[in-house]
Parts: sequence; structure tokens; C-alpha cells
Amino acid sequence: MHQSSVQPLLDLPLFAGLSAAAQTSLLSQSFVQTQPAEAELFEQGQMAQFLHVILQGRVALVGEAPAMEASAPAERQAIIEIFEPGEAIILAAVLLDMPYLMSARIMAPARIAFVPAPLVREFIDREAAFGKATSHMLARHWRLLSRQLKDQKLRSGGQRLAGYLLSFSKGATSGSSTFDLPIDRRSLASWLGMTAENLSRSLAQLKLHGVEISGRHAHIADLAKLRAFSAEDDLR
Amino acid sequence: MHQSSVQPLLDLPLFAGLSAAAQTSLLSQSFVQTQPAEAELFEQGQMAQFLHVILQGRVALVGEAPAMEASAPAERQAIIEIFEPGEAIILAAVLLDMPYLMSARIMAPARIAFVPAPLVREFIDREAAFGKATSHMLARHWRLLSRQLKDQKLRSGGQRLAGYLLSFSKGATSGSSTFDLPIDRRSLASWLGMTAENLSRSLAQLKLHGVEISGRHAHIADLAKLRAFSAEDDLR
DNA sequence: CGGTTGTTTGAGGACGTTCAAGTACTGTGG
DNA sequence: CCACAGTACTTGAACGTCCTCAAACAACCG
Repeated sequence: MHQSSVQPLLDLPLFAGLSAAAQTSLLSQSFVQTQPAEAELFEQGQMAQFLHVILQGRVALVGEAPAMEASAPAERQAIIEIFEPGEAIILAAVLLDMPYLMSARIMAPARIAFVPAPLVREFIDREAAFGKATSHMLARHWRLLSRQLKDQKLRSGGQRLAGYLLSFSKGATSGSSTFDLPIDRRSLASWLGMTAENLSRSLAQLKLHGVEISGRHAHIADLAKLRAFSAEDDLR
Repeated sequence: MHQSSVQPLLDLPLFAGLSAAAQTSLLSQSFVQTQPAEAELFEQGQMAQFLHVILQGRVALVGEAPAMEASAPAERQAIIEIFEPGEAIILAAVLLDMPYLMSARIMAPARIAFVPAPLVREFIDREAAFGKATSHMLARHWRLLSRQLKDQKLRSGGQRLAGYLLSFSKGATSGSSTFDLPIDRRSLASWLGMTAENLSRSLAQLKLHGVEISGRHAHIADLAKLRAFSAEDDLR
């Protein structure tokens, strides 16, 4: 039985409120896969067969631009969002039964639960609590995207980077902070909407604002100072 | 009684599935306001007091950057999304009971239904069908934003403009098309993530691709040609 | 008809990208 | 442990795109 491996699903807010019967269906019809980094969970344009729930690891949603010429010359792509354990992807495509608008790529070795899409749609018809849990997750995800879109339109690359670094020191409003970057430069650049080269330059520039980075290790000397530079509103 | 003016709410998919009791609450606690253009429905940072449902008109969600200097020198802002009749704003803030991430500005004289936020949150706890309807709307809205974010990161301003123009001729894949632009240049530019000046230049450039525009009247000579330029995937 | 607002056009500059090269890091086999 | 290859990251220079500023033009309205 693989029942035990999908058991953790019930601990997630998304499924916690399901009826006993629904929990049984969920456990018996879902399964878990361990995926290596660089694996592609699904591809832009496909119909959603499963709701993928991240149990471990990190998954990037990647938008791909149609190749300009027929010869497929290095298709341009951009990371739209990065999701971590506890999040489900992609609820929107599963609920609406429409094709994915982007692909999903594993960033770090991951354990992913596959919940059949029809089952999810059944839950939302029959399980009162599931509609609420789903709405909440979608609402959070909508806010994440809208924040990103605001950032993209209103802030410079350097400011977005500063904001990203600050996100690792959530509570603290002043003082200093030390942490490790969880993702590589190229992916980070893509997520922040700039090139890897530019990210490198932006990082160098942030030294003037009290940021020291070597490899993946980061130290912010003065959170308040960096916050001022990032020009971020404090809405979360 | 203003009951009659809120009656149309029940025709919307969002509220259609409510129980009789819930429908009664909805009608008795909601009200409708007619708002002139330029009116501000709510401001970024406020808590969501109401779910605003657009009955007529058009509403823009506007992200505002914190003023750089204390002297408030022409605060930078960008239109994140534009919603039309039938849509509710902002579900995410209402459901999560969190502050708005952006402001809402009326673009054309509008009739807006105000549904008290606590009532909405009550519905989602008690009304099974409402969770589904809410999830569906949020899912659609999430896809709209993710599409925009992809566009912002992967396509040029001119391509985004072409895509916008093409959106007025939904069904047709080839042939020509004539229509009127519903919004003014400055707003359109802000929505597309460029300046008004640049929009003007982009429009001029699109003449090479068979687009004729005078004032608000637009004519596309060759949809297929413009579609090729816009480099848009056909995912909807 | 002047005033106001919205749109277009031009010139200059800032920011970001691309291309190309150099440097640092990582892991592997000897 | 070192040499090595392969990858990731940084740096530099040239180029483009988009923005800013300024002014001309058009449209609208009293």
C-alpha cells in the first residue's frame, strides 16, 4: 500500500475539512511520486489531469513564449511563481478544467502528491469545507500574483531583489539578518524578471545598502536601510 | 425599499446557487451605489468592508507605489486589472480579511453593489454552492493575472498592445475587424505596462501590421498577420 | 476664442539586455 | 589530495528599448 505516503495530505488545510468518505477517496485515489530536480511535472497547454500537491521540495511555474521561428531557437521562458510544500498546483486549471497556462518544473528534489482532477472537482461539488479551503488558497495565490505584477510595473529590478532578500527576515523591521538563498541565480533572476547578468550587477550594487553575499550565503547589515531602498509598501 | 436594485445580484453565477435564506440576507444587507467616473471605490491598505460587485461600468484596480519623498511628488501608479460587469472585487481581500493590495477606481459611470464582507464570509462557511462559485471566479481571475505576468515578462510592449487589440475579435482567427476602444489612451498604457507616449509610438508602428486607429475607432485589416506579430500562444 | 485636456512627436538619457570573455565554484577520477 | 572538466557566476562593452522631459498639435468645452 502506498496509503501511508499520501497520509500527510490530510494534515494540509486544503484537505483537513473533508468528510471521512472523501478522505478515504482522496487517500485511495492519490499517489506520491519523488521527482528529481529539472523534472517537468506538466507542460503548458496540457489539460490538467491531476492536482499536484507539494509535500517536499520546490516547484517553479514557468511561462514559455512561443518560439519565434520554426527552428525553435532557444525558447524564451520566465518563472512566474515558485511554490513550496503545502501548496497545490494548479488549482485554477483543475477547477476550470482548462489547459495549463504554464509549465511546472521541479527545482529541488521533490515529493509530489497526485490527486486526480475529477476527484477534486467532485469534492468541490460535494464537500462544503473544501470550497472554502480552495477559495482561501486561490485567494492567497491571487494576492501573490497581484503583488508580483505591481512589483513588475512599479519597481526596478534592484528594488525587487531587495524585496526578495527582505522576505527572508519576515518579522524583523530593523536590525540585521543572515540566511541562505534557496535557489540558484539563474532561476532567481528569471523569477524577478531580469537576466542573470543583471541580477549579478544588482547584487553588487546592493553592497552599498549593506548587503553582503558570497555564494548562497547572505547577510543584511541594516534591514531598515534596505527596506527604504526597496520602496516596498508594508502590505502583506 | 432598495431591494429591487440589488435584485440583479441573484442572476450572477456567484450568487445564483445560494439558499433562499441566504438570498434574503444578501438582498436585505446589500445596497447599490451609482458612482461617477474617477471615483475611488476603496484605497490600497484599507481593510475590505464590502465585496463590490460590478453591475454596470468598468473598474480598474490600481497599484500605487509608496511616494519616494515625503513631499508626495506625483505618486507612481499602474493599472493592474480592469473588471467589467458581473465580476466581484476583491474576493481575495474579503475572504482572507486582509488589507487591499491596491485601490479601485471607477473608469466609466458605474453601478456597484456593496455586499458586506462579513456576510460573504458567512456564505462561504454555510453555503456549499458559494464556495464553488467563489473558487471558480478566483480561478478565472488568477489565470487573468498569470497571463498578464507572462506577457509582462515575455512580450514587448508592442506585442502586448497587439494582443489587446486582438482580444476584441475573439472568435475570428483571420479576416478583418472593426471596433471601438473602450478606454482612454493613458489608462490603456498603464494597463499594458508602458507610458502613454510609448503607446502612441507603438500604435503608429502597428500601422505596418495593418492596424488603423483614429481616436477611439480601430480597424484591423489582417487579423492573422497581427496575431503573428503579437506572438501570443492561443491558450485561453 | 482662449483655456484645458489628451495625444503625438522629438531628443536625450537611464535602464536592461545581449554578446563575449574571464573568474570562481563543484564534483569526479586519477 | 590534486588535476581536470563542466558548470555557475561575474564583469565588461555595445546595443536597444523604454522612459523622461519638453514642446507641438488636436480636440473639446465653456
